Amino acid sequence: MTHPTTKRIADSTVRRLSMYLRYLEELDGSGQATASSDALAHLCLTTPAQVRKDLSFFGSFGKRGLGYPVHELTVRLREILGLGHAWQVVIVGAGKIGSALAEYRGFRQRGFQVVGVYDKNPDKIGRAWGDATVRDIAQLPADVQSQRVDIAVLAIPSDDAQDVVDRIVEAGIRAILNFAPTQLHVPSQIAVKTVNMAMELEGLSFALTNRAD
Amino acid sequence: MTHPTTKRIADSTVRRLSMYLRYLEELDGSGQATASSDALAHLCLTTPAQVRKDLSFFGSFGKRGLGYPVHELTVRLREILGLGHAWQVVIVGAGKIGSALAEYRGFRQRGFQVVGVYDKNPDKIGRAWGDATVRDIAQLPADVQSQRVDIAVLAIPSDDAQDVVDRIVEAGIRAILNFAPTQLHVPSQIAVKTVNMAMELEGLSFALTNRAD
DNA sequence: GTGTGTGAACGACTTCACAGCC
DNA sequence: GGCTGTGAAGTCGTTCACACAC
Repeated sequence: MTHPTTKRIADSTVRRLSMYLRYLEELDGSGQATASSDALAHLCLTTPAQVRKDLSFFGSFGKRGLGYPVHELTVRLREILGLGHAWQVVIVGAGKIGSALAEYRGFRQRGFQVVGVYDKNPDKIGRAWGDATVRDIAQLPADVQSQRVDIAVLAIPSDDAQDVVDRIVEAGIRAILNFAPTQLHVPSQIAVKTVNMAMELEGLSFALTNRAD
Repeated sequence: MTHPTTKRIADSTVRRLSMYLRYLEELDGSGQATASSDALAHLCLTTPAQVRKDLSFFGSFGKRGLGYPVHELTVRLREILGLGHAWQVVIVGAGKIGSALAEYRGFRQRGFQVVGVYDKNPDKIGRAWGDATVRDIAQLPADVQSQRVDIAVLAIPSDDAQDVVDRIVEAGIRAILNFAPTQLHVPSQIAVKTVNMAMELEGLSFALTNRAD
């Protein structure tokens, strides 16, 4: 497949790869030919050793005494992260958050294509919504039969989330980005990332409360 | 202070505390008097031992043979997380994401009060925006002098982020929730949480690409 | 018997440090 | 001299397992 790795890659490593890619693209755009692990580390707020270890999981890209070839490495990282595919995404929940997401530039820039928007509210179904038309959430399973969907983004209230997830998984979607502040229960082969703003805020609240005075 | 702890609490622990609180509130609402570490673990997708260890950092709340008193524990967790304060929040960036955030229920429910909205775009400055009026981002430092601001939420493009952060920190704000997909550089005593949707999506892309076939 | 609290064992990620190559 | 690649050492968070309390 894409790489010869046998060990499992840590989640934290993947997040950093994504970060490296972001900054390498910037460097590439500004014509930088090479970048050292030290330079990358500074940009990404990590350590040179960490950068080297992360990259070495996937091969030896660097030249000793020189650093990493910027363009070559961006290409390789995109490959590793699977950004060659044009992933097809549906957004479930046509509210404010869903709307903000659909517009989010980062989506398209990285090859994530919104191919459908769903809601359960009859007032919203049928409405135009960006390029798409809001469809009944009940039709999602049927739609997935005729059109490939790789990722579902959940932007709905917590109370509905688990129910929708069950149907999404049943329909064959294997990756979920969850914005509902609830713990989703899914089979182990399904990839789930949860973005929980309440949790982040409470993390800040804790930090402010228990800071070194 | 709030607790007698001397060791540093791991970030992952704080996130779980937040999760426990969420489900304990639910249980409390439905009249449950006690909950075992086992029950909580199932709800929060963790292990009973983890729950007990997390809670034991802050004292012995449970009764052996019985479990934890639900209501008492919610009160205690709110205290630990610092949710007694009415934290005052400003939102920087009056775009779609900022707008979705300002409306987000979780905010108010947990005592986070939006006391200001800022943008640098002259077309947006002065517009009504929910309860507030959008103000010039240049005025934020001055405003912070007359009104306490605990947390700044950044919902602006990456290119502007570091610049705004520098001014925010200068102005005395000590906690930042960052939605720009960039690494913020701040002094170590400032608390920063970054929510990076591109990163999460790329994590899913990686998982789909490198899944066990 | 049931379920907590916790030291000890374990495992996973990070940092160190240095050999090797440019 | 500069910088990568990587085993070894270290650190930190999680899991185990059992004494103890109800």
